[in-house]
Amino acid sequence: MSELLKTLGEVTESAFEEAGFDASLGRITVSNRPDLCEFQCNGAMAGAKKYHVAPIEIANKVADVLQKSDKFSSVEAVMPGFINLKLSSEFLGQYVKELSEDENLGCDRSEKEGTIIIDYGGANVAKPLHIGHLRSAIIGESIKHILNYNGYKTIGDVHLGDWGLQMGLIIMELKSRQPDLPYFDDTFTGEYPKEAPFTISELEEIYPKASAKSKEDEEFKKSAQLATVELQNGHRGYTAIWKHIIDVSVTDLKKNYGNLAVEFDLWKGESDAQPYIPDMVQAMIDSGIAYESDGAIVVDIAEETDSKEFPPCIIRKSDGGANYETSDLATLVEREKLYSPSGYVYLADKRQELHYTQFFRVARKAGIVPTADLKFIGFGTMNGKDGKPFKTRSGGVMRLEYLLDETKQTMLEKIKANGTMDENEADKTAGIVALSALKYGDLSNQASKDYVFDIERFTSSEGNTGPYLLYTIVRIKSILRKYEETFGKTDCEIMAPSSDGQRALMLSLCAWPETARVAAEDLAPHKICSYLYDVANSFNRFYHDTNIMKEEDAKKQQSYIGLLKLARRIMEDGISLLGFEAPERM
RNA sequence: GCAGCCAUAGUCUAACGGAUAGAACACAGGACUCCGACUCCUGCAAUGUGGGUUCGAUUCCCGCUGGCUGCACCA
Repeated sequence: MSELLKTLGEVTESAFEEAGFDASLGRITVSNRPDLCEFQCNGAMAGAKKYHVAPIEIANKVADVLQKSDKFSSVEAVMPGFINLKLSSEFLGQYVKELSEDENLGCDRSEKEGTIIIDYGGANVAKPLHIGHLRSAIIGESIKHILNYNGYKTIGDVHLGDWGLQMGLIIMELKSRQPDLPYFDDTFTGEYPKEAPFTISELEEIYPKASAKSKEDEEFKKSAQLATVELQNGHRGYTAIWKHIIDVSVTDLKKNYGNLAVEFDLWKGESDAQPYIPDMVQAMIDSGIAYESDGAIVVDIAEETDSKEFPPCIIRKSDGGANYETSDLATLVEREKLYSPSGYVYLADKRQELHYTQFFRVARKAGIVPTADLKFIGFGTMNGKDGKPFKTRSGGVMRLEYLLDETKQTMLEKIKANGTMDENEADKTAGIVALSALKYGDLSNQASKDYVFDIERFTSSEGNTGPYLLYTIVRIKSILRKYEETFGKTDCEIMAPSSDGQRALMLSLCAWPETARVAAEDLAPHKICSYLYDVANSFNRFYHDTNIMKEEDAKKQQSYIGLLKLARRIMEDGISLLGFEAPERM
């Protein structure tokens, strides 16, 4: 089935044509004056200039044609040239009925060509996830779900920071603590232990110590740099330690991302790109786009249309090493080779925009990514109530797990305060609801904007929040459950609306296919959020003035139930695109 | 210094160039006491500033003010 706006658009477009005007003027939109109409068409005003006719004349002519359509109960041409439309109840009821019978809820979920790689982790091994990783994970995961829902194949890659000086630092710190380990014995030729010589908490403690030490102790820093080079050259013992570090870290990261309901398809890291670097750099030199400058190898990326100067992009440091750009470019080489995707979506803090512009340009210029779409989504900062980047009370960077815990505790207290739930269920529910609070609080804002983390507001079940949506879903589920218990069946058949509230709910529900599609096209989870909020509001209004269980007209009641089922499916699909789910009770 | 991004009720946030700028929180009233209480209704209240383009500008262009950010070998 086709989207409602599209279906209606076809009618208005052919009406424009029939009245002697260009069909493309017939585009219609949901009304922004719901007091006047449900849908509107502004094409008459756009066409006035073209045809040298007053807009109202065009509108009148088109309206005359539209009167004949059985899809509208009211067609009005209004000054200066708006065409105001209301749907006929029969058509609306029929459309909603079809929507509810469609397994895809009216969405085009057919499989699309190509694969999109989403790079949205950015976690570093040996360092705990902190709130800097939160937005990337939440937004990236949602975008992945949204794309999948619309039939796009995706590959989500965590793209670990698993290479570079931090590794040398850890290795050297470990050596100073446990010099007798076989990894540090160059004469050792046997099998290294399977067990890592540290736990995740030790690892998390080792790194900051080593990092601090390197700032004071020049000798230590040098040894770490040397160790890094040795590791990169394949030092046997160091490689073994490095693998332990990865294993221990990844296990922990998976757990933490899991708590956020974030799952990656690939756990690749910067290290995976290393083998591609020499050939890649050489190819760019050979083709003439890369040249030497101050000892480094650079590529010019300035374009004529630039309003500012772009310095050349360094693809090999003067010491021969790799930098951020090198590593990201080599990663693209690998991804092209292994997956040949049709598009890339990178999520990172918007402050990194320049970097992405640079390396995208090099990737194009060097032909590393000849055609695939390269997109960067820069997100804003999550701030504290003071408007500055969110910190712990002591001023440090907040670990992600603490943030989650804190949100869950807040939720748990609320549940206990008004609930009859036992300890176990309360705890479980608090976890589910807390996640919705956190994610919805983030996703309901446009990604590029900063937002304030306000735990009280996010966990409130009033207002535009995750818990409010969940509450609404729970309420729908409860009615459906009750209905089934009472009548022992859930047969239903949706009919034309019999009240304004019902009608409004139906109109909200009709917009789902379009919303889902646009959210994917714009990579914009916040559009799903505002849509769901609108549906929840419509439902609650309907709920308030319609007592569903006490309805005496069985046909009407069945129609209500059908509508509830549809609302529930749409809302559950919707929140799953945001990356959370609804509990059975709250 | 150069460049980019942002600016909407007290707070937070939305709006392909379209009508009276839409919500939320808070605040002031009121309804329901129910199918699950956190629901519903009414009210108050906003486009930083000065120009321009347009029949029409929160939206596009230019200036100003204010805030944030980035400017080659760190990721």
